[in-house]
Amino acid sequence: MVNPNVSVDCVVFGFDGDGLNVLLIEQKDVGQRIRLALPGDLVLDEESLHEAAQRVLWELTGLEGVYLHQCGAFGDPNRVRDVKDLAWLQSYRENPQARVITVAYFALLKSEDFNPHASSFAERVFWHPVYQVPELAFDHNAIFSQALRILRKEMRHRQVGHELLPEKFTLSQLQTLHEAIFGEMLDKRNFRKKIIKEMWVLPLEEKQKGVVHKPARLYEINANTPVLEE
Amino acid sequence: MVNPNVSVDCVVFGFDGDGLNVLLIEQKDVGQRIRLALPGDLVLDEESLHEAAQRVLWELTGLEGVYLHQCGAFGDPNRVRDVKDLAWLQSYRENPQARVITVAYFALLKSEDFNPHASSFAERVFWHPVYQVPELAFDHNAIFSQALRILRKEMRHRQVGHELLPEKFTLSQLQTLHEAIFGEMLDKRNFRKKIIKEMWVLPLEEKQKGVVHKPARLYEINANTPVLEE
DNA sequence: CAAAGATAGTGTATTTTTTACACTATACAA
DNA sequence: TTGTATAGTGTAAAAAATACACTATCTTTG
Repeated sequence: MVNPNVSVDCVVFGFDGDGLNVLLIEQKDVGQRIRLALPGDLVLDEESLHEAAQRVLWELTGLEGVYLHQCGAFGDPNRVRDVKDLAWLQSYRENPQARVITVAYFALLKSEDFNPHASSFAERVFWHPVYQVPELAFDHNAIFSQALRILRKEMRHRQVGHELLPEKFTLSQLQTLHEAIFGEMLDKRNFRKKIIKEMWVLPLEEKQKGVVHKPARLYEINANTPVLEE
Repeated sequence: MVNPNVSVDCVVFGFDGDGLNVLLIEQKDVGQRIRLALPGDLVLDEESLHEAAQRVLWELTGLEGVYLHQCGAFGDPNRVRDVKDLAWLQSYRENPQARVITVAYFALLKSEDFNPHASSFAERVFWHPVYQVPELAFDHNAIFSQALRILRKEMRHRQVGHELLPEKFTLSQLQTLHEAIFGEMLDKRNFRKKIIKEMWVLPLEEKQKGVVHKPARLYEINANTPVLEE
């Protein structure tokens, strides 16, 4: 039923309107040590890797159809043999010795869609800023870094990332999102020029409400953006 | 010793000075049907995925230290259940029913380094032009397409691909290589301008010999090219 | 040894893209 | 009415990409 050799791990990015966060889970380790990890699970016999990742996210958040992007397979035999991980493996895995190859995915979530709560998965689930991610189980730090690198790469070429925003958003929110992902400030005028020219968004006849300053126009994602090669 | 659930498959690109080729293997199927496939193998317990791919290439070509780049994990449960593949699986795999997830790599070879010959691997090993690749076993056509897409992507950003050329080469050879990989013609002057500006190559004090026209200057790869982000 | 054949090698003008930069407009609150 | 906070806008300069055609040099052949 469960394949003992193959797992998926998910790097779930969330955006709270300000900074970019990643979803971490806390597992109670034997001896009360705190163990942080990315959500992941062994793959079932009759599901594809993509489906396995969807399932992990569903079990974790209750959300379906989350945007997912594969970002690498990690298969060093030693990735599940670090001393820091032995106790946990022995407590929770049927076959603690098994060689496990993991396929990593990153997922994008609107923060508004998910307020972390404990699940079947873990003692605790919480958002953590992508800067200064703490030490994680197994090779999850390497997986996280690669996911962020690939997210940035995708972002440069496609209008990916709107999955992190509400349906209607202002250009300033979009800019803040880009700044959070790239970790650098962008010029307002140049940013808008580019977004408009590439037709990533469409203006709505609607404005922001309940703000204490000039309300900004709202936009929505243009589902028909021409897909750039590469 | 062998992990029954995880394999690696290699898309080996070779360049013969003219067109881009991929290495295919021909397996004698039961009933004399011809089966074409990418070289690949199940992963051993004590080797990493990368090492497994290196081993496959070594068994196939005798070459060590070949440039390899991971280009995706393929794990649909049905990828090893197509009727066209059943007979072969039953003849050659200890456990023909096993769910096999494969991790794909692409490799780059100088044609001069490898003249295909049969190996332990297959009845026959041969170069095939990357255009109009025939029907392959399992999901190998999808793996091939993805590998080519990712090779092109890499090529646009890094000075990858010189692994396909001899150590000393002319700018025209380099241009022909780029044209073969992208499948489109490039402007000679603009191509040279760009290559020189980005310092991908260094000029040598040496010229081509034995050609029936003005001999071209030879160049070598600049190992110290600044690595672009992304 | 002259001419033909073949590819090497080179520069400039035009267009497009990217970058840098600062002020006015509008809504709400006090 | 004024203050405060963010929205929204244009232009000039620099850099990068594109289009384009002729001369140079080597070998072979007549």
